Amino acid sequence: MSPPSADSRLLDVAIDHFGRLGLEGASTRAIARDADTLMSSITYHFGGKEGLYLAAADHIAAHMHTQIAPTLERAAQLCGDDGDIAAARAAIHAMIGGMTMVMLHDDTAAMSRFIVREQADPTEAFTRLYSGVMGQMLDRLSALVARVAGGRMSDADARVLTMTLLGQVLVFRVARATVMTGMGWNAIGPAETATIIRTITTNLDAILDQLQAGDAA
Amino acid sequence: MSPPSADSRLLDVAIDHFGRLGLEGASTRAIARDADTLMSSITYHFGGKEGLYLAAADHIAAHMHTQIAPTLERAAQLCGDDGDIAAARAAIHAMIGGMTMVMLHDDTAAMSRFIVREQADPTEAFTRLYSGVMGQMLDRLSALVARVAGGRMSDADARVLTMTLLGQVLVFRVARATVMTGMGWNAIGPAETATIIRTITTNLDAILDQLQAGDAA
DNA sequence: GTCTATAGTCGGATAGAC
DNA sequence: GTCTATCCGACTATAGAC
Repeated sequence: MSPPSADSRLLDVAIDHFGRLGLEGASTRAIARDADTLMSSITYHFGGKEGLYLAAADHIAAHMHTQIAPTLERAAQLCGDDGDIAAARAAIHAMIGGMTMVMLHDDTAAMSRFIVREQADPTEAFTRLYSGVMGQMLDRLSALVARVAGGRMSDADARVLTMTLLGQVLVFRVARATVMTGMGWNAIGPAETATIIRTITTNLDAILDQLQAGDAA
Repeated sequence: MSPPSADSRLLDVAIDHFGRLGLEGASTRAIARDADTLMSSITYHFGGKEGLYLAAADHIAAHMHTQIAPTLERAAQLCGDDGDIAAARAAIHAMIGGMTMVMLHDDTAAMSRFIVREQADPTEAFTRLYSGVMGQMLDRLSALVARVAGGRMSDADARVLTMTLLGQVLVFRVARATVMTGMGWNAIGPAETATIIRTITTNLDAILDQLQAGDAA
């Protein structure tokens, strides 16, 4: 492994700073300092503050894409098949479970913050994030949900349901302070992770059971 | 109705600016300008930028408290009773439904942004928000969930489950940009609201049904 | 590519007139 | 309580040496 280059360090630090402070709030001086380089190198490598911001968004999209590409691939196959609802349910569980681990893991905290902040008032960076990964995940997941519902559900309903499923996962990243205080936790270790995963899995099964039963009725 | 006083306008504008830009990112000059007053009046009324920030948090907590006090009251009574699980379920539905309307309504967008931002890295303002309202809501809601589970659920499990229920609602505020893009919506009007409420209600029933059935087993 | 120097703008705090 | 004037620090961008 070669040591991280200056522009790679800049991207990592930028995601952290922009995620915490936003585009306007973050300072290129502080970013350059934490990346052990000079402010003017941001101009040189990225053209300026805004260029660095968009590059950070692209970096996040690329990173996430390589992470979930296999899962996405598998989900795509299961949507194409006919009738294998158990496999579709397994794929939903895999995707939601994977996203839960991402939301709980501290390594992805900075990227999550960046993405969440972009939602508040979206810029060009949101477009890149959405078309890069988020949109594909939503499409796949809601297609799987629609398959479990077996045609009794409109596309819009399936997508709204998918949003609520994501919300169950999202809350542990977005409302982290409330979770920690409300649970009396100091950290999210193996025990806490297990409780969360178990709860989400149970909820998911309850919802999918009902969905399937409604189809049979 | 008397016209809003300068410090009242300052609080409203401050919640909006701080919610969008954070404590560091927001500018007292811009806040004062949008509130049709002078920067120095922030110093006079609130002691400075940080004082205004904390006053904004207190204002949010007070506003939310008056909003949900009746619901909280009713929930408290239902927790005290013995055995009336149907009433407990109705109370859960009422609380989640009320929170959904709050999350969807544009009037509360600024307050929601402020609260969500505080979660990213909590300050003293989070303590005030949590002890002011959020903690009470969590306590009530998880007590109701525990009642539906009928003693088969640990307190921690009930609270984690409560978090996921909140997540289903939260996602429509926090990931608003993803929701709008993913659904192809331009606004959240009556039709969209109805779809969301229906989905959340259905999910909630599925989860509570399973919880109750597990108790009976 | 790396680094210094500087221009020009905007930030919060404060003193003091009224 | 309201408003002006000012201080000083931090910011981005840019020109240019090396």
